Amino acid sequence: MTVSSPSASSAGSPRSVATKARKASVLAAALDCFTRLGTDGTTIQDIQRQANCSIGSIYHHFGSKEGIAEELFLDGIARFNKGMVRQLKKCQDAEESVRAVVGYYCDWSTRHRELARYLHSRDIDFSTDAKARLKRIHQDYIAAVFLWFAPFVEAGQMRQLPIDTYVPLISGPIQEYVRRWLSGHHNIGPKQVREVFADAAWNAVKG
Amino acid sequence: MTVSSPSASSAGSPRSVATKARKASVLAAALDCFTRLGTDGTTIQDIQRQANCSIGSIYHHFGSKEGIAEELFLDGIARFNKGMVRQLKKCQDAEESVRAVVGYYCDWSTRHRELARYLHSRDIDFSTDAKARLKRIHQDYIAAVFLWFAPFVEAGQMRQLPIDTYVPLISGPIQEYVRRWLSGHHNIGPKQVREVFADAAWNAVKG
Amino acid sequence: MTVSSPSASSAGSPRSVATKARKASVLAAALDCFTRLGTDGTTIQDIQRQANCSIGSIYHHFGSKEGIAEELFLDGIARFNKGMVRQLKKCQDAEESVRAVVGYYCDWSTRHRELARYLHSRDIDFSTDAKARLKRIHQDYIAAVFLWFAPFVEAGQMRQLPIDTYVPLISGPIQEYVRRWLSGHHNIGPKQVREVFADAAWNAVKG
Amino acid sequence: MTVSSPSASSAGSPRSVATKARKASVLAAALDCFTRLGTDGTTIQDIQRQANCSIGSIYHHFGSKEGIAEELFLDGIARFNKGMVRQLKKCQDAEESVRAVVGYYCDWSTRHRELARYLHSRDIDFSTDAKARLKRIHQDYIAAVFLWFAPFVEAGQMRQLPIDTYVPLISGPIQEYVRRWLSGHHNIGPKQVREVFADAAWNAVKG
DNA sequence: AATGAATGAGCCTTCATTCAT
DNA sequence: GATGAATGAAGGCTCATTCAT
Repeated sequence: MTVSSPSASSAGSPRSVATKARKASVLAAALDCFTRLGTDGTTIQDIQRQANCSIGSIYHHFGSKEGIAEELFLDGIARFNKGMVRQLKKCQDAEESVRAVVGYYCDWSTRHRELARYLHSRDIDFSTDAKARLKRIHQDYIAAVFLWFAPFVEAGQMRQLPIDTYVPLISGPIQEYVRRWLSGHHNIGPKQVREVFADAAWNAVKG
Repeated sequence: MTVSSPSASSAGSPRSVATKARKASVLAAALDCFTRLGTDGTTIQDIQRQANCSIGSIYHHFGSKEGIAEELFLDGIARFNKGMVRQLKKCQDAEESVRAVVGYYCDWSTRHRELARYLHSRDIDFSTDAKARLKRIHQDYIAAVFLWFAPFVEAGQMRQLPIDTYVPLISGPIQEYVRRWLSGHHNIGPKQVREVFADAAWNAVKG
Repeated sequence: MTVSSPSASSAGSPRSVATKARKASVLAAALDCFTRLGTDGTTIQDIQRQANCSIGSIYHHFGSKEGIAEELFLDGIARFNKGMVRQLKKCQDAEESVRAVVGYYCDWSTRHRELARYLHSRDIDFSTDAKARLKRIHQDYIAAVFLWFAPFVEAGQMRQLPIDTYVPLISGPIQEYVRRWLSGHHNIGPKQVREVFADAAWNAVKG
Repeated sequence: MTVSSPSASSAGSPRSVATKARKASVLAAALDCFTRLGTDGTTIQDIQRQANCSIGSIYHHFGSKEGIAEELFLDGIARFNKGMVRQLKKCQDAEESVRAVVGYYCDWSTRHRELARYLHSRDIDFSTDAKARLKRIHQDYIAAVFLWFAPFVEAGQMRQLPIDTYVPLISGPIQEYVRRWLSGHHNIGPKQVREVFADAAWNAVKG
């Protein structure tokens, strides 16, 4: 807002700006290749050609093919989670919150089709380091979400259910629908059916 | 060899019995490898070692690596579908049918964990021939299921919804739960929460 | 000698004969490449071209580049040791034995120049398995040699010296000479100077 | 900082002092890497990390990886040779000289284990320029040594032998012992066995 | 039907070196 | 003098598939 904003000074040197741009272009190329060819079907050369850079440069920044896949995944998850929590905090009550979950899922998957598809596809094969980072991200997310919903359950606005069933009940149908839509099975986009799934979600967990 | 042996006459010649056993052992080995190493991560040698046979033998029976994956997939799908339809036909009304879908999903996934997991993986590149066979299987299944449920919708026992939403609404939550359970995220088995999901499914589509 | 000789029946199937021939030709090619280009300077392709076989075939038989180097080394050492022990056992007394060591070293290095050079060059980089096999070979050899010489030391025909000094005293000079000769520094072959070194060896350890 | 500092005036400008320190730290890092990883197994990055400087800096000072290896080798040889000649010149007669060679070899190898090990490795590919410099160094050394010993041979204090056999006879055993000790095969250090090898050396060449 | 040696295209990765800042 | 991102040729190795026995 002001001239002396700290974020301005922390923007980094021109070098790091260039580095970020290079990394971003590689990640974009990788996502596109993974979508078209599959994670295993994509070669470093595919990515390198599309990112218009050298093989060496990729390895300089990411270390390995796995390193690219991990960074793409972790970044994506973190961004999705952050947005979800932000949406929840705008809500006033339980019903609005549950419907917001379904709605955000719809919106985000529609806006970031390829990334959404990629995030759906994997839960294996990560390095020890990446697994640890992922666990951290996941725990923070779960903590934030449960902190949000717990009061509604206690207040009786939502049913008391086995803890592991909430996510499948609320997100399961829309997730399955989005998955099928991303795979090209359906013609009607998520946004046009979101109310159906929002209704079902609220019905499944309301008090 | 002998004339009156029932098993001989129903299963074919002794040669084909040995062939079937060999194929079955290869398929079992393949399923285990796919589960542990991923479809792409599994090599012919992995399968061959575990099936305790030669490379040549595998190629003799399946033609290619893809051939194994396809046969495993198509067999599995066909068996799952057949069982589902059989369950439906025992039902008297809409609610019992919807609950049967959830229940069968639970039971089958619990009894055939690895196969269920394999059938969930959508990233298999099938040959043209296999795609055709799969399409056939799928169409037969969809036809049977819709034939079963259509009268209930017409009679008002079930809501009239966009056609593509029924499956996600009914199976989505339990599928998501099973997927997470298969990945080791949950400790409570599907059977112990099936009523929760059966309730939600019926609530989502009842008239 | 006779038709029914056991060695004839143990010669193995045609397949293993072919396998042995293939392995031998790869080892010969590798030795030549290692000599000309250095162990690290040699590529699999160099070996494969010279052995006139495919890359895959090499990996089928040796598993890795290191596998070739190890087999070459272990085979060579074992053959050298076996010959040395055979020579010793022909000797009558201490002096003849000491002179035989120098003589055998001369002869063998002259007959197997390249292999001798290769065996001189390495004592690192082996796999755990190869290290174990090498240790076994070495211990057997040391045991055989010391068993042979111990009585001479006890009988006073040879000096009592720190155990680790015998080998350098007896073999050191001729080894160093051979090493330099193999590197092309000298023009006079080992055989023409063996008496000088045999004299020195005996002088150094005689009682 | 001050004008009259002797080290400043003898070592040149402050800039060259820093340059020398940087070069020395790179050479030290290189030697350690070569020892641990082998010459071929060491990468520029290994050295750069250990010397705590940038890749560009190394290339600024040494031009290439080979340049580092050469400088290390030539410096080491020159220092070894200079010390050996200095020792010889302190001796009064043939026996003292021969024993001095063995003694110096022991002392130097013990004090500079890693460098001694590196100088032993004969498999370095030098540039034409380095080969020329090495030849010069070697010739100067050989000339000085033979100039020193020639009178003793003429005077009959030492045996007349083929010219190429002196070095193996005198230095061969101790070299072989040191080599084995550097490789970790022996527990008793060179200094504790030097008399044994000095005796053997003198016996082998005395008149 | 079974066997396993042979094939070679293609993959991931390394690494010495250059060069703009 | 220092820095480190960029380069791309080259290397070791994998693996689906073929085929002679």
